[in-house]
Formats: sequence, structure tokens, C-alpha cells
Amino acid sequence: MFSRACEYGLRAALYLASLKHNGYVSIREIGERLNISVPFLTKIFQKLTQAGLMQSLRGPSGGVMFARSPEEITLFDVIVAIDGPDLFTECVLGLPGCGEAAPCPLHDHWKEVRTPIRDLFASTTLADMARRIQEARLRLTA
Amino acid sequence: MFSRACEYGLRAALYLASLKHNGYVSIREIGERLNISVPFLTKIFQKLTQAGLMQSLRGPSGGVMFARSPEEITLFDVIVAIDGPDLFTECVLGLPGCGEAAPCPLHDHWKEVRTPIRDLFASTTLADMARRIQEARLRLTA
DNA sequence: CCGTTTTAGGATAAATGTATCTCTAAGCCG
DNA sequence: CGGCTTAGAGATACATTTATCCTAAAACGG
Ligand code: SF4
Ligand code: SF4
Repeated sequence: MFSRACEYGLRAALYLASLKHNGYVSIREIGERLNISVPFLTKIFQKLTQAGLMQSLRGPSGGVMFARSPEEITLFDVIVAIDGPDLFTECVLGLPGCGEAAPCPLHDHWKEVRTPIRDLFASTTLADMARRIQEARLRLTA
Repeated sequence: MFSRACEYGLRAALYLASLKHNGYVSIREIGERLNISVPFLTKIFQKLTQAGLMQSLRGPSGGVMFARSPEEITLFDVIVAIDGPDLFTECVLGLPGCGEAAPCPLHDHWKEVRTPIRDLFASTTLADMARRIQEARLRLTA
């Protein structure tokens, strides 16, 4: 479904949102907490900052933090920033230039399920998830 | 979503189902018809025959054909034979051993959408698709 | 200003997925 | 049987993803 990088990015974003700590958090701390390779996670956060979702600061007491409120960042935003929009635009058979005009046989069935997927991720904010994590002690790591 | 191999396998299976020609069809013919690398497609059909979905015959007038009626083969069968069941069992955050017992924060939302996806593919047979292809001249290739 | 900490960015290595190649085995035909 | 055709299977190349490494740039703290 998602690339490993995207899974890591989602877990890291959910972890940060659950902290309720406004200020920079170092990537090393996040990686160690979630058992994710710190150098790899650094690359992922670079994408998130370049996409404008996070902002970063170097040096001691530096790290990464949300560029806007977790209330205004959806899972969709994170996914697209890391994996690109292909999952929500390209489609099951991978045919070039497909769509309503020249549909493949699956099109009618598939569009009924692709939209709910997109809506789910587009309507769920990091803050929503953070509330769930705190209420039910849900886990982000093994 | 699916691997390229799985996309090719689905397209090939749908093509065969749409033929209404009971008998062996050579992989070379399928590959050339659908613009898919013939050696790679051969590998994919090896998986489908090993999974018991197709049967094969070597030599002239050989090729591959369905091992049981296209009415009894679902898209789910093809997907699992090629990509494995991970898409339908493993889940969004890729956490090991996740599930109802130790859910991640997305679990409740995600299960509402994963089941429809699985049902869609599990309830659609190759014969269903073949009918749609013939009725509406739907395409399988660029 | 200098040493330390931390992200940024590019280069490199390992692993996986995609595609090709070669040889074998099976089947057909004369 | 001998030559041709086709799938099977393993080895090999290529591409992409995943992960690591190294040097720089920015920030802080003495
Ligand atoms: S389902 Fe629709 S959008 Fe997806 S490959 Fe088929 S025609 Fe294209
Ligand atoms: S949604 Fe459920 S099954 Fe999927 S990773 Fe989260 S806990 Fe596991």
C-alpha cells in the first residue's frame, strides 16, 4: 500500500502530534523512540519540511516541528508529501492515460472504493489521531 | 497499490477471459497483444500455474489456459497468487503483529475501508470482467 | 571565535523488484 | 528419431527503494 518511507513518516508524524509539546524535537529522539533508522528518517523529514508540513532548526535544541497546527495537517498531506499522489490518481491496472474517457474494465467498480480511501485520509487530521492515541493508549511501535 | 507484475497478471488474465477461446494460448501471443515483456510475463504465469489458477502445456499448440472456469476465479485469487496476501492482511503502518489486540491509531478507520476493498476483488470474477469488456469494448492496453 | 550539536545534501552500499538471457524439459510433427 | 516450438527454471543485468556514510551549513554555548 504505502512505501516503507511513508509508513515511517506517518508514524513519526503521529508520534509528534501525540506529544503535545510545542517546540523542536530532534530526529534522533524520534527515531530511537520508534525504532526507525535515524539517517533514513532524516531523509523523510527533509521531504516533509520541503513540502511545507514541518519546519526545522539546526544546532543544539534544534529538531523538527509542525509548520502549522496538527489540526490542519491531514494524513493525506503526509502521504502525498512522501509517496506522491500516484496512489490517489494512478490506478489499478497501471494503464497510461486511463480515466473516464478510456476506462479499463475495473474502472466502475474501482472508483467506488478509491474515493472512500482518499476521503478517509483527507478527512483525518494528525490532531484527530493524536486524540485517539491519548484516549486509548494506541501504539506506534512494536 | 499493486506491483507491476500483478498489473500485468491481471491484464493478461482479463485478456484470456475475454477471448472465450477454450484451449491453450501462447504467452508470446499474450505479451505481444498487451505490450508486456514476454520473458517477464512467462515468470508471472509460472506463479499463476503454481497457484493452480492456470494450467500449461509445452510445445507447439501449447500455452496457458485457465485450470478452472473463469466464473470461479476472482481478481483476489490472481492478486494473492502474484503479490501475496500482504495487501489484505498487513496494514497501513506496517507494524508487526498488529490487529484488534494491539491496534494502531488508524485501525478503526482503516478496517472500514479495507474490507470493502477485499470484498470488491473477492467478489469479482474473471468472467464478470470478461462480460464487461465485451459489452463496452473496454481496453486492456494502451 | 571555537567546539559541539543538529539538520541538509550528496554520494555510496545493500536489498528488493523488474526485466532479460540461457539452458532444459516437454510436446508436436515429419 | 530429429528438428522445431513452447513453458520451466535458474542465472544474470538493470532500476528503484531502502539504508548508510560523509561533508557541509546553521545554531548554540562556552
Ligand atoms: S480503474 Fe479507471 S482509472 Fe484505474 S486503471 Fe482502470 S480505467 Fe484507469
Ligand atoms: S490499522 Fe489495524 S491492522 Fe493496520 S497497522 Fe494499524 S493496528 Fe495494524
